[in-house]
Amino acid sequence: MTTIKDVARRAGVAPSTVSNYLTGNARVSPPTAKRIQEAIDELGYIPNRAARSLRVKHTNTLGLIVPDISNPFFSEIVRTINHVSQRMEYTVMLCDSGGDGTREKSLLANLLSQRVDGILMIHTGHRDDYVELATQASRPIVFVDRAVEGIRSVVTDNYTGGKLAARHLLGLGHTRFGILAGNTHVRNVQERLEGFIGEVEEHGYAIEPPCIISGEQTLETGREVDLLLKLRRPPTAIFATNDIIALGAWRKLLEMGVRVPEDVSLIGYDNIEMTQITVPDLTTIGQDKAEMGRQAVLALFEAMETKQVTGETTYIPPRLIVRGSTGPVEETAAAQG
Amino acid sequence: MTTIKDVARRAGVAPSTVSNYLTGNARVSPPTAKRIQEAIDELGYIPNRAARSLRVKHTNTLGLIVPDISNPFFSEIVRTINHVSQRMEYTVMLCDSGGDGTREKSLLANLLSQRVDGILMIHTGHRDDYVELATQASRPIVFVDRAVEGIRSVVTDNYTGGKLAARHLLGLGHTRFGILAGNTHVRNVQERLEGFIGEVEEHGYAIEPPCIISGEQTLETGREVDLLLKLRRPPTAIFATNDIIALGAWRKLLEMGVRVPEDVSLIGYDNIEMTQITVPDLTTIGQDKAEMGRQAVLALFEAMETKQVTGETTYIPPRLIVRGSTGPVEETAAAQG
DNA sequence: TTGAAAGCGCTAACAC
DNA sequence: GTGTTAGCGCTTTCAA
Repeated sequence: MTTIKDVARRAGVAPSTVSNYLTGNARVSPPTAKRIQEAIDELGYIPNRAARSLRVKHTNTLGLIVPDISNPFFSEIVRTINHVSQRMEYTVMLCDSGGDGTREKSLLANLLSQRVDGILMIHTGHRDDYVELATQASRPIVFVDRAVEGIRSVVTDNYTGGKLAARHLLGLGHTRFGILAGNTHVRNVQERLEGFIGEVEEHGYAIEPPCIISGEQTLETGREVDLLLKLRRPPTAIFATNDIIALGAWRKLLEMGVRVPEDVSLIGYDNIEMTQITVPDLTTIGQDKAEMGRQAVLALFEAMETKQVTGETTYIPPRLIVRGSTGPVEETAAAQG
Repeated sequence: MTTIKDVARRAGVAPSTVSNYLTGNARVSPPTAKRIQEAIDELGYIPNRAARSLRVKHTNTLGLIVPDISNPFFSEIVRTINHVSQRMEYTVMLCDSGGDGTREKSLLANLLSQRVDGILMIHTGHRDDYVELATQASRPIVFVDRAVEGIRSVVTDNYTGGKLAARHLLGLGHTRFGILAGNTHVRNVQERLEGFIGEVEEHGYAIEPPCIISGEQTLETGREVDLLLKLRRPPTAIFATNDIIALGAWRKLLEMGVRVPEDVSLIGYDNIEMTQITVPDLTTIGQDKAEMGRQAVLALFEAMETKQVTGETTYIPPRLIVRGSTGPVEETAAAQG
């Protein structure tokens, strides 16, 4: 490996002059600048960042831990974070925890050991476990998509998202609802549910227990939609707490010959790309992932400056995206009730 | 930040003893070991990897550049690479080039500047541009999914994949084929096409130009399937060079009321998860991404040891996955011809 | 404008 | 088994 000394020798100057040239911290005369640049090109010199950061005490690197990069929801956030970090001359070290708490801890330790300047994290596990982690860490951490109370977080407003879905369905005249829920111990899912059910109840309707089916956040859970339809008074509208589940339900409905939205309306959550391949395409609640990512890195930079680990949670508002899978209650369906 | 000196002072030993304890390079007596560990815990000491790698001349870090982590095809490869690297005690720095050649170069420079020990790369752009890049680089690079001639690469065998698709369709009695192709200047797509068309021709049938539609690797391209069906002698089987395109075609067919596979058979490529949500589910050519990822890091480790940049290309065999979207030519369809 | 020298946190010889 | 010392590649005073 060629070093700054090699370059200096070749250009006939001192290492510190090369350093000055590279960092722009002090002016170097045009002729020497030229000689230095030539030496760099000839030698193919690439500065050693490890050595540099050992001196300057920062790495211009951010850590980012996500549960699963192959999840399109997360990968869109990742893309934005990458993008805005890069514009600020920061590199991001992206790590996939695989939803495994132990691995997550070890990744965090690794990041800290690399001396990243700050950390962005979509955590896995219980939110309360993270306040100690965040306060102990030698670098600021801001949480994304899943809030940690008392620590700077930026998430979307799931409660409002749930309300939005309910309001849309209620506006279409629906009064009997079914719910297909992902892991209900996940905070975000809980909040969507609370928002949805709360809004429905405010309008004087209720959602009885057998109308709520919960499972994993998979296509499989969606397929259990038939259970809902077999009820004595089947729902005319179904809320799935995420699009994957909605897609599973949609497929099952297609197999069963149940028409969407004529026989039953279906609404998802997240607005992943695949919601647009179904026929009809899926009405859903969209989360502004790009905005969430952007705000998250802004918050992190602020935390890095102020050295403040604690902080508020920022809520990014969700929005209703009406497509073809929801419609007014049909006379027939209404007659059944 | 607490350093190894702080720990040493607290434990009443020399820094080198702490180092010995940490690395296990030399034995330390149980009592001192205990005192050192206590000091570490009390101080919350985390070793500085930058400083360490400055000494030891390696970082135990691998670089990985992919065009788009949100693409489920790539993200599965990434997951495997992460996984096997981790077991070998290596950290991977994952970078998303966004399919942008300029950004790709800058990421590579960055990785080199970080002094990663080796680089894995799914490149964007023309393969020939990469041989210089790989030979100039101070660290070994192995290419994944997209081969670079003369440089160590591990890819799946797209030519055979195309053949497999054709053979399956031919075996079902099809003789008139349509093709929906992604960017045909991408090597992998070209090879799939060559394999498919070659096999068809070997059986004495031809695929005329109007039967081949090419565009981007998007749902949109798939939707142009109606052009194929409007031909004077429409195909009874359609090969899409990837699953996204196939999904687009499937949706369009559904809208048009064309039955799959009764009226037309449809086969995709890649075996992404979404091929299983359609009705019927999609017959496709599966690539063993996990195996590709595994072999790639193995190849990289070998290259890191031998310091050999040049090398062969390893081909991972694809396999046919028969599901519901392909079937025998119907009498009706056959009668039309 | 340029150079000499010290030191970031760590490890590896080597001496004790 | 443990301590001393030098030095990895870089930046940053401070002098010249």
